[in-house]
Amino acid sequence: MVATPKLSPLLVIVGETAAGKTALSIALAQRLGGEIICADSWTARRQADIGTAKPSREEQAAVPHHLLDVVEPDEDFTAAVFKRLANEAIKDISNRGKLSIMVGGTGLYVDGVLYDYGFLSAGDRGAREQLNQLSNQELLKRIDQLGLELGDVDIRNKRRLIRLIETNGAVPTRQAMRQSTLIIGLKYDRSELEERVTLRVDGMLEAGLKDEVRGLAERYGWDCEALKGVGYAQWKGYFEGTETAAEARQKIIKQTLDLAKRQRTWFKRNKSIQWFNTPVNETEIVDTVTTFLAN
RNA sequence: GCAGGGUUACUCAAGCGGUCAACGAGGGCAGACUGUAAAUCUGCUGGCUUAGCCUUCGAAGGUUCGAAUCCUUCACCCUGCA
Repeated sequence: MVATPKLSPLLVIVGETAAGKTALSIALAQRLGGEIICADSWTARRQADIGTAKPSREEQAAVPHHLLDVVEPDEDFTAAVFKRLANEAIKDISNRGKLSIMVGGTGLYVDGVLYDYGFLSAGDRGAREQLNQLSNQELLKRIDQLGLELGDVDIRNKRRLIRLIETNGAVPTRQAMRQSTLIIGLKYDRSELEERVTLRVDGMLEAGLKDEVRGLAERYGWDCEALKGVGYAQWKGYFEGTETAAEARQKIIKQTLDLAKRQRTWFKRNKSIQWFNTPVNETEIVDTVTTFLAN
């Protein structure tokens, strides 16, 4: 039996939005000679900078970042593509003798890499739009006609029904968690997180979020992918004249907190994550990482 | 002062004698998640020893087999006439 080549070490930093992942990742990368891979479905998009809390120019200059700005505002980007690019980046980084630090709050993207998800066929965009016109009832009928097994699929969730048809009932795969991987999770106290999110949103407003949104809407239209995210979609009413900027702000804060909840729920089930309460004790984390790298 | 309208769970708001622990919305809590994932979807939301029991619909009485729903008085709010 041939010994499997030693997997390059991977440090992963996860946690809810606004938990301080970016700051920590840069500090660690500088101390440990690392490069950052952004496991984030929104910072992957060009021109959406302020609302996605994308690492600043200074931060990007301080430490090499990967998978930032890889698609246009109106282009599709998916977990499967992310997984491929992220694995390439990890390989590239370790070839250069650096430490890969994957940072992000998009649970599916992170897990795709950690568990080597076997993503299924992509599904044609046009066909998908057609299926989307159908009601769940009609989709179920179609599924029945195709002789597909429903299995555990939630029949009230249209997207899942459409995926079932697109993948022709194939079952996706998942492997044991990647070896040589240390996962650090950052967690805030609820009320503190709420304060942080409010401050962050206000910071985005000062930084010109409204103009960023206007620009994207003018260039790509409200249907483009970049304008579907939190911080962007909530402006639609404002630009249509039905809502005030204050209402948009409130909605953004609320949706951000809702997002944080879903992120927490996602990461909660991964028992390998080592949680740290924030604000973090950096020395403590550096010790943890150093111990991990020594083994 | 007289005549009307109102007071429902965290908030807004339905109900108009039994099928009401009470529609719906918001908010809150919890969960699912494999090529849209910042998406999409689900459950719970008076209390408890939770297939059952107990306490709720401004307050106190009353009518009734039975009341959030009807009657009386009181408190507070709104409107019309004075």
